[in-house]
Parts: sequence; C-alpha cells; structure tokens
Amino acid sequence: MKIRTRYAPSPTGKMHVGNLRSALYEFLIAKHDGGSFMLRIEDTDQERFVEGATEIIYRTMEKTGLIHDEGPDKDGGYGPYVQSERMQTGIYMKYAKELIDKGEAYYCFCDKERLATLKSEVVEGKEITIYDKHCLGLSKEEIRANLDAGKPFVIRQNNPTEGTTTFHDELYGAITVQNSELDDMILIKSDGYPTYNFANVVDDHTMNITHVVRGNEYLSSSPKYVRLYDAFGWEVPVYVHLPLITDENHKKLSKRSGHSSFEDLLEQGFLTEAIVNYIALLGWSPEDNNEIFSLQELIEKFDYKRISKSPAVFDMVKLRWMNGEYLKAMDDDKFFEMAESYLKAALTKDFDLKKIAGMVKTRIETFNDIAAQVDFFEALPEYDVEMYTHKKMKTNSETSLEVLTEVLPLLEAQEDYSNDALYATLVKYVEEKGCKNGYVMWPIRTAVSGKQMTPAGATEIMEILGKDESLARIRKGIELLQNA
RNA sequence: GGCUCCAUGGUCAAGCGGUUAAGACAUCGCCCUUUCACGGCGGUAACACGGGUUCGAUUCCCGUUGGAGUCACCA
Repeated sequence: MKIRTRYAPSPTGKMHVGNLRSALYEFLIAKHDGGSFMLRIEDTDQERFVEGATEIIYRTMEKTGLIHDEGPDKDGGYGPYVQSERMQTGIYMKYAKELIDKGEAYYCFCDKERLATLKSEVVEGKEITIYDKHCLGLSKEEIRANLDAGKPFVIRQNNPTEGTTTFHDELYGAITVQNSELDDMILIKSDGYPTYNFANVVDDHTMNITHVVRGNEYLSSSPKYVRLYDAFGWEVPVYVHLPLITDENHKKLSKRSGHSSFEDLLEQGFLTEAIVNYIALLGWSPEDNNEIFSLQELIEKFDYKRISKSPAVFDMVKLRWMNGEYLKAMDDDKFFEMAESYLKAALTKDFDLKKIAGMVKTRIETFNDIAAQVDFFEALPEYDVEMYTHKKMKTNSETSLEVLTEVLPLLEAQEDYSNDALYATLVKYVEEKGCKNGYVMWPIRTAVSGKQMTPAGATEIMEILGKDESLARIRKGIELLQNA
C-alpha cells in the first residue's frame, strides 16, 4: 500500500515555519513513495478560528508547490475534509459513544468550579491538574438523569491507572510510559466539538492515513493516542515525530522571533524556493553533500529515515546565504522582473534599472538589501573627505585632489559616456601617469558615489549617472577636497 | 516539579566499533579586482563529563550534567 500522509493545520493565522516544514516533510514522504498527500482543516476550536486563515493555508501550499491530492477543494472520497463539517455528520460522537460502551470513555459532568478544587500545583506559572475520575463512578441512572436534565457534559478517555503503554516512533523508537501518567483527556468538549486529540485519531484512521508526521511537541501525548487506537481495535499508523525548530536561544520558535512565519520571511525579501530548500535541511540531510535542491530533487532524495532527532536552530544567516545562491543562479530577466519593484522604490530618476539590477545581483542576499546598495544613484550622500584616503590604493586628500582636477577636463571633453569608453580614457591616463588603476579609480568612484563601497566601479557608475551628473559630482568632490 | 525526548565546532550537520572526525554557513587570512561583492585557495574551531562492555569507543550500556518539549473543554 502506498503511503498516505496528511497536513492538518488549524486556521488560526499565519503559516508557522514549523508547520510549513511539517507540511513539506509530509508531502515529501508521500511523494517519494508515489503516495498521496492530503489536506485536512482542523477547525474544532471555534474561539481560535481566524477569518482568512484558511485562505493563507491554500495560498502558501500553492506557492510552495506542496500540492495536495485531496482536500476540501479536491474530493478524494474521504471527505469531508474540514473537521467542523465532519462533526455535522456525527462521526465523532458516534465513535465516542462506542468507546463509552466499551468502558474506554465516560461522561463527565464536572463543572469548572469542581475542576478548580482538584489538587493542583503551580509550576513555572502553569497550573497542573490531574482529573480524579470523579464521574467514572456515576451510575447509569445518574448519567441518564444528568443527560435528561440537559446538564452540560464532556466525554473523557478512561485510561488505566496501572501498567504501561508503549508506542513506536520511526525516529525515536519505542517510548514507554506508566499508565498512571496518562490523564483522562477530554475527547468531546461541552460544545459538542471533538478535541484535537480525538478528532485527529478518528480522522487519521477513517481517512486511511498510513504515516502520521507531526512535530515533536506531540511526542509525550502520543501514548494516549495509541491507547485510543487500541481501544477501537484499529491499526496504529506509522509515527514520525519531527525534531523541533528553535530560535537562536534554543527555544521553540515563536511569533516573537520575528521570522516564525512564512509570511514574515517573504516580507523580509526571501524567495519561496530558498525558504523551502532551507527548511528541508532543518532536521534532515541527504546522503551526499548537496545543499541546493529543487522541490522535485527533494522528492527524489528524501528518505525520512535520515531525519535527525535533535532540535535545530533556525539560522537566518544561513537562510540569507542560501537565498543569495538562488538569486545568483536566477537568469537575468527573471531577476530583473522580481527586483524591479524594489529598484523602483529606491530610484525615482530615469536610470537604466536593468543595468543596475545586473550590478546588484551578485551582491545581495535578499531583495530588501537592494535599497541600501543603490541609494547613492538617486542622490549623492553627504560624505567625509576622509573617504578619499585609502591605504591600499595609496590615496589621500592631496593625491585625490590632483587626480580629480587632472581628470576633470578629460571627462568634460568625453562625449561617449559608456562604461567601456570611460574606462579606456581613464586607463590611458593611468598609463601616462604611471600609477596603479586604483590610484585614480578610487577618488573618482568616491566622488561619484560618496560611498565606501558600491555595487559597481567608477566608470560603470558614471555610465548610469550620465555625463552631467557625473561631472557635477566630481566637481563637488574637488570643492570638498579644496576646502579640506 | 512529574513525565518524555535530545546531546559532534558559534549554527546546520556526516559518521552508525578501528577515520588525519566529512561538508556547508559564519569567522579569519591570501589571491583575483575599477571599491565592495562574486569566484579561487588556505586557516581557526567539535565528539559535555564519569563509569562500564570491548583488543579497541564519538559510535553500545548505565549514571551525572546540560538543554528542550509536555503536563488545557489549544492544536
């Protein structure tokens, strides 16, 4: 049987990178096997539901290329694919009652007040309560009476208090816990909705999911899910728990970090392909030493047995590097197309943006780096005469003033302001003077840009600026040097 | 705090009883160069600790320490 995986997000907001990676791995595991990948919306918490969040999910999956074979918009015969719709069919209540009949679950009528009286301790600000099975002792008559009276209830799992439960994870191996550690978790909430814990198990089974792939945070509650499968007599799926993605402080990536969601990353100028590629490598590595992979290559190479067990720090610096690699590999037209809006935001004058795009291509890591690199074209920044002094070029204020004044008439006489022509003129001057290229290029570049570093050389900059502006800037440089 | 998991350079990581312990990012130096970047070359940098098992442990077992996750009518 082919692998069937599912991505089961709750529509509560942005696409967290941890979730995106889960989706990616779920997709890759299925596709590597030629299996199918399903999308299921887990919206059982009406309070956390965020308008538009479902659209974010669809949009992100399409953009990243994680195309599902089945989902709310693509019926594959296992629908509905939205849990609130599934609830309408009565499926969860039906199975919960089956568990009650088997003695594996029970009605609980305890209200908030009674729950609050339960022995609880506060650890690190969190309140810890363990349900005392109070309602397990209710007689059939009492239950009937409560139900008839319309008293609100939940349905709880009835876990044994003795013995142990073991489940197997493909990565972590056998994990055994004492049953006494298992809380009688709620299966059906008082509003009739199932909890994640229950809906997940029922849906994964009824939708024929073979491999449950999810974050490590579910590892410790997995024994309870296994008990549910056992109680039903269902086959337990293959579990693959993914190592956590953490921030630089080694804590679970949270919204506070500023780059916890796919949307954040896009806003910061990253390419979708680079994000996907980078995320694939957080927790997984291929057999060879390659690091740049298209989604198609990932499908071919992805072997989930090679997923690592320890958490991985999300390293923005390396993501930036990888994004830069994608940018450099991009063909010029595509690059220009994508960079154009950033260029236009920084440059309002009539420049040859295509040429500038070419200059900037190997020098940026994200599109957001563009503005700071090209701003000097728009307007000559204020700069200090100190900038004319460069140890390696053997230049200083005096030599620069000399070079600039000598070169000015040549540039005034020059009609052809193309890079090649300008370069030829200046190199000729260099030869006559018998000095190094940098000795004359440095002061010109400085005058024309006002910056310590630029994405192009002196003559390339002049070509972009044109004759008038170039000369104006050089004259200004001379003036600056004279007054120094 | 209970429970569970994890432990190779600053970061991602290869390794799966015998290796000079890969590679990548970052960092440093050199070369290239019309500044910077790109590119090329090279350097610094790691098996948390203590016991076992073994002829031999980074690798297997136990403990310690450290880190993380989790303990909701959230997923």
